[in-house]
Amino acid sequence: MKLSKEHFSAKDTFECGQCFRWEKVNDDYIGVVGSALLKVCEESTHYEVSVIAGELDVDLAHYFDETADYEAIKTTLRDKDVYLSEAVQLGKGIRLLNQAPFELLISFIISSNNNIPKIKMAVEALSSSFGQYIGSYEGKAYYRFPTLEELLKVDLEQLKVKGMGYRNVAVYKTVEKLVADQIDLCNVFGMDYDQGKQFLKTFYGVGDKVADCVLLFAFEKKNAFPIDTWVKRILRELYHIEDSKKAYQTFVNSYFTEFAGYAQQYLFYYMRLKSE
DNA sequence: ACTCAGGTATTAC
DNA sequence: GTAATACCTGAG
Repeated sequence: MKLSKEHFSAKDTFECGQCFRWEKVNDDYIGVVGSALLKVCEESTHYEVSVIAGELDVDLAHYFDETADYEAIKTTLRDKDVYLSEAVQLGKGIRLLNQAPFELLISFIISSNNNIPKIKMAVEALSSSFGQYIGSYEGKAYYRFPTLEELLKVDLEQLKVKGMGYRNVAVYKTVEKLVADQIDLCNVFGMDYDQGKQFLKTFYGVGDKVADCVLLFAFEKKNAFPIDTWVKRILRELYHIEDSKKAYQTFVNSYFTEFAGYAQQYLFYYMRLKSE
């Protein structure tokens, strides 16, 4: 599969904080998606996506958000204000990936009060400890993210892998609830944003921010706008919003209307790069 | 040894 | 209803 460079770059997409299983190896990006180990290789005119090992069981065009109109998204956001204009320019290669619901829910539960290197560490450890082996590349073994059934067999203490900390309790309870209540997470696709958020927050360890991330990155609710510590900084320092949860929410709901989730991602990436 | 990054659940107003 | 506080650990 080919990805045009016009609205995609591997660095912007894989390092903007939305995913935890892609890493740079030599000049390429290597990542586990579903049952496949993928390589994204930069060519002169485009990026080439290929399967290195395992089986491709997701629609790559969908995964890479090919149906979204990035020209329209960027034009709309650029015209909104000077910060969005700069942010879109800086993160012009970002695609919002459409990722697997269960993996995303567990990964973002782990993300709570945690930093990206440690989140990656925990997700990797869960995969290599409890997920199925896919294949190796450049001397490193890659594993699937564990299924619900695989995590169900793991006890509370075993779940406490590197980077997990006390969040093993939340992951454990979530797995337990999914099984006990016989929940099909895919039902959230059929819910609207408010229903989906309310539902996701019934899981222990899922609050407003984690719910918004899962809605945005897995359930295609592109109006979700996760407010984390970086976004708060943007809202405070650039948009001069008072430091209270209510004030942030009120502003975000009224200001970031169309393409809100995309706006959040450009701004988040922009703020993180500027703070380096 | 010490500091820092990080949302949620809980507790206290 | 909203605001303070504890939670946990790898990296530097």
